[in-house]
Amino acid sequence: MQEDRFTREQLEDRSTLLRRSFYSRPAIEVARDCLGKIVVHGETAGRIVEVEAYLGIDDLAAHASRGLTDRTRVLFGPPGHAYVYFIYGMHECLNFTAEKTGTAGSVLIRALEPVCGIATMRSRRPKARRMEDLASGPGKLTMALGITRALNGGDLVKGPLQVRKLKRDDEFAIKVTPRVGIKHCADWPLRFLIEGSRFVSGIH
DNA sequence: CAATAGATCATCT
DNA sequence: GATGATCTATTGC
Repeated sequence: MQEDRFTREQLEDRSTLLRRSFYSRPAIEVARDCLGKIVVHGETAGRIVEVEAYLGIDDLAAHASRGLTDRTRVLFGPPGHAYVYFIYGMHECLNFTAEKTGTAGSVLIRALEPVCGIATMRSRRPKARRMEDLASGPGKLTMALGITRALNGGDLVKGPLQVRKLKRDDEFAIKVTPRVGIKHCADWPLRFLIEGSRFVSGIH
């Protein structure tokens, strides 16, 4: 079985938890800065290698473009919360809310590099044969980390789902492309990924 | 390799 | 009643 790349102690250091101010900025900035950060849920954790920014009501590809509804309430709420939605009758997708309260804007987490609890991730994703396939897509990573709609609206600064930075240096180049799988605003350059990572979704 | 179909349901028209 | 911020297996070069 594969050895985990980081220990629990490295991920539980108090100084590494991202604060509210990290999220309380324009969604594009938050998206770029999410690359290289660590999503932690229970015993599993993964390094963010691919994200997309979704903007406010002017971004027709964003759920928030429909205005305030039952589903989008979290998007218009305070920053630093989890927006988890169900899609295609099959999958759940994880977002972080950004911007100030009242303004929609979020970051879709599209791919993780597994760093902790890899055995658990494998058991949750029995169809994934290679490490690279464990969390290399929005639906895959929620399954690998055990993230469901029960976490929708949860506080990332306090709750069971957390986002952390690493203490050591983590240098990488950022690649920018259009977003994947959308019809509207299909040419907006709002997808960010770590160049050269083997853990990103689809085609680099 | 690339293209496509099937799975399956919350949300909004 | 149609659609969708997807994944997987299968088919066809």
